[in-house]
Amino acid sequence: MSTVPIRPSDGELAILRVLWSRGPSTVRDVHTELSKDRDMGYTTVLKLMQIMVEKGLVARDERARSHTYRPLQGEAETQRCLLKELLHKAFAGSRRELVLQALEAEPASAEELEDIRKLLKEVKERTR
Amino acid sequence: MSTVPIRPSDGELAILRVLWSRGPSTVRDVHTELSKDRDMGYTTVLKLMQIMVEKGLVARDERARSHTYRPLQGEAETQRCLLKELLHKAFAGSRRELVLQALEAEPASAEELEDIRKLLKEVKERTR
DNA sequence: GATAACATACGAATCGATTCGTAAGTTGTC
DNA sequence: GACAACTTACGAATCGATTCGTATGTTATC
Repeated sequence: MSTVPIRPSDGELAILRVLWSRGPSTVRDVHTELSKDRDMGYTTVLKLMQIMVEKGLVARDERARSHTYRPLQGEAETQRCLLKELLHKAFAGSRRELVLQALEAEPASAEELEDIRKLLKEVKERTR
Repeated sequence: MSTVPIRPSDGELAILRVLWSRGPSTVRDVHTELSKDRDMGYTTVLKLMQIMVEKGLVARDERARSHTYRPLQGEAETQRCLLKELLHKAFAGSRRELVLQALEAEPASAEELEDIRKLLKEVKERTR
């Protein structure tokens, strides 16, 4: 992916998450999936996905009657994009502060902390 | 603070950050500060701060002709609120993933990683 | 082939955030 | 006290995101 990732809106992100987990999907697939949580109309999802095509967030395969959509940017890439934005808007770029508040946002279990410790160790070794 | 923190919009967050760092300030103070980065009119900032009073994000002291505003919720509290939202919207609640992408969003220096390691250790001991 | 089910296209309403012009009142200075 | 500078109040325009109704076309079934 050579281009800078596009920041998706909330609704777009919800759709992307379905596409990332399900793989290429139709509007119906996505609508069915999203209906479990939210309560939105079919054409609402359709419209949003059409806009996402225009923005370059997803690609559409029109060969079948029911078009299938696939994400054009990866999950990790998008997460980094959103996180970076929050990092600068709310944490003045301090990742230490960000991690601290992440850990304190909700109580962390011992296992979770241990997991993150290992992660940190890996990143550290990779950086070296 | 007994109430649930209110999620500020981007513009509101920018103003809050000035109030957190400067302490109680007038619209002029905030506008002067924000003008360093963005380019927004005085009444724009005024209006936004008036809205923030309505929302309960800040309190206004009207004793002087130039009203002074002070934040009603803390920085860390607000950061946690925003982070929690992103955690669930983009990371399916996985803090491990969030921390990972935070570290990979921009290259981290060795000192920064070490800082975060210490932080993690502290949190771990506190949890115990 | 009529009908029901289902698909896309598209225009329009709504909503919150943001921006700013203008009015009106206050203060300070000459 | 007149004028300039500054302040708040307020209405309205704009913008992007979201929502959905309606039109129109396609497919499947009887």
